[in-house]
Amino acid sequence: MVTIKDIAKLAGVSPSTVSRVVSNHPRISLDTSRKVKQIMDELGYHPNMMAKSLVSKTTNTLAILLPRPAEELFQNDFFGELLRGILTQANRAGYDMLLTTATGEHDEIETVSRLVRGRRVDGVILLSSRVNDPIVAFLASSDFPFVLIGRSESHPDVLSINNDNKQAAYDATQHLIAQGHERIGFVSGPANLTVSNDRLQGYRQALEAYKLPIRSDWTVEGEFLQESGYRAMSLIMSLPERPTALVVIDDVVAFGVLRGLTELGYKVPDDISLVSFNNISLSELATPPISSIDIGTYQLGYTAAQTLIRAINEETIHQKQIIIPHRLMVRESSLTPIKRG
Amino acid sequence: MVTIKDIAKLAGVSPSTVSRVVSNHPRISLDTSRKVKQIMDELGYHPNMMAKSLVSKTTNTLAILLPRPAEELFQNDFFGELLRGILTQANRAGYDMLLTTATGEHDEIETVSRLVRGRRVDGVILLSSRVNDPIVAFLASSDFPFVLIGRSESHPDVLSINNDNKQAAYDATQHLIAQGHERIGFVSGPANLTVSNDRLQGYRQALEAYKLPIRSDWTVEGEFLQESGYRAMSLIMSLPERPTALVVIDDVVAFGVLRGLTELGYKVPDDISLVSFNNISLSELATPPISSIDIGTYQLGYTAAQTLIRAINEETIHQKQIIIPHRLMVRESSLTPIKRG
DNA sequence: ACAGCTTGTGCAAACGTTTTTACAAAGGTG
DNA sequence: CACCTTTGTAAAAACGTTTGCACAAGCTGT
Repeated sequence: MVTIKDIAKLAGVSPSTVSRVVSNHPRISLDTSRKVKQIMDELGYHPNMMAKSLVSKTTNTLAILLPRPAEELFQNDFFGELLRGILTQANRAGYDMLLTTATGEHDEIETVSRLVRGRRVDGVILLSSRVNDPIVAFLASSDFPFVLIGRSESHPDVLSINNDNKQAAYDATQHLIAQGHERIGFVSGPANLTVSNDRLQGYRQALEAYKLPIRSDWTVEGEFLQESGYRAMSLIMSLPERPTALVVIDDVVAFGVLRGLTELGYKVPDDISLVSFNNISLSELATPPISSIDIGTYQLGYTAAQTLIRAINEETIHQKQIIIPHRLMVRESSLTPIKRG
Repeated sequence: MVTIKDIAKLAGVSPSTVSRVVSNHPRISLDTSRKVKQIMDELGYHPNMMAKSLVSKTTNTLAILLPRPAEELFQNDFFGELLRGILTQANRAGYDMLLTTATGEHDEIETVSRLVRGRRVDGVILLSSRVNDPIVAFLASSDFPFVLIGRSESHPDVLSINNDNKQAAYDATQHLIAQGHERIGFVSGPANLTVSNDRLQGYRQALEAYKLPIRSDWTVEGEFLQESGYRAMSLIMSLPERPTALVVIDDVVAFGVLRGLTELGYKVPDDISLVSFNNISLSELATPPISSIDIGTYQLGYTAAQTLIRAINEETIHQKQIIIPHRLMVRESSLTPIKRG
């Protein structure tokens, strides 16, 4: 391995001079700089990042922490889009990304602790909308730069990027109401996630605002998986009184819903209308194309990275809870007027 | 920051003893070990990874390098699944993953050079099927542990994980032939990728074997994007003589094909049958579900990580070119017997 | 011509580990 | 009980950087 000392020796200067050439120190003469740079090129020198990090106490690396079992996450296009946003901004700012997943409760803290206390990374992007997330608690108490993508009930004040999920669900529901629906159900995600609860709440508020019935048997809780949506249909559609429209927590779940409905012989949107969330690229390719709330996934990631880097550089961040705007993409799954009865 | 010296001082031992406690050195007395560990717990000590890496010359980090513009890749579910496989195995073996993308030609080499020569990572997983990839050339010449997911024409001997794409395409085509098709087209990817060429070749060999016509206007080159498949349809379906079946390079492209065909008023599989590749989770949710070659994406990633770690540990690897088996998943898009004419 | 500034470079300490060498104490052997 | 082996610990060098301090040489202005 070629080190700064090798370069120094060959160039006839001291290691410190070489170091200063590398970091463009202003007080290096053009002559020396040229000479040293030429030798660096010849030997193919690259600074040892570990040594650099050790003394500078900075790694130019961000961790992205995915607390849920990876299995579940990666099936969702949402995740790729988020990652793309994060990577784009991180790379632009000269940061590398460490991708980490952790499963068990204890494991989680251990992993993040290792990265944070071990000075492996300069900051953490945490993807979590758990009502009460121990990792958030840990990070908040350790005053290490981090940003939360999502919302934590127990720690509402941490730096975070999120959507106005309540409003988004309100909008989605209102849209269905505007199409003439009066019997609207909700296919939700896990109850310990703020994203589920916020959306559920928005849905309920819309129903209330329009004086429509809120029936608890029309709300089904599940996971962010196709299978969940599929199973929800056998539940809901076996009820004596069925909804004519559904708000679905996530596109992938909506695919399952669609499959379930199709198998049960229902047509979308003729028998049942559908609106879901996240607007992944395939939602417009479904048959029929699915109406979905675009939550600005790319921007969510992009902004998270950007904000984190600001925090690392100790810039003052005026708005600690950043909301990315959403937008309802109306497609065929919610367009045909309903048949009553 | 709490260091090994702080622990040493409090425990009344030397720093080296603390280090040995951390690394479970056999010659440490149970007494000392317990005492030191207790103090470590109290102070919340975690070893500084940078310092550790500097002396051990090892980072316990793998880089995954995605040379293509991230945009294109992340839209494809294939990528998430691959990542999942890599992460699972890497984490299991105690490695962190650095996720890197690079776009420009020069940029690419610079990025990988920085990581490799800067001793930032212990090994590289490169996702590339470019016929002639400068990064492969660089890595091969620098004798740094790396594994290629894909195949390089110019460097066939490097450690690599791949599918038998030729055979897979042969199988796909043969399946269509078995369904009675005699006029079969091919929607391909970029011509500078071995994956495109291999599949194209397998497709052609199958046609030859069954003495069916190979018509060059039934082969359309494109990208790994929906849009590509969509555009290919306006080309192919405007020909005076049209195929009755298509082999499509990738599921996402197949979604575009499906959309194109639907818009042009063709029914799948009644008018046109479809078989594609990669078997992403949504291919069975399309309408109709798309027949696809499962290439064992998860296993591709898992094996890549596993093999790379072996290479890092300097185990001898007997099989340098590893082939992950594929399997045709027959679904509705290729099942109905054709209408001739 | 001399004090004072500017410019360019070197020395050496520091970052937090690991690991080699050394050595004292304890245990085993004849 | 003298010797050898084993066990447990400490001291110090090394890993490859950065950076504060020092200082020589070249300028500037009076």
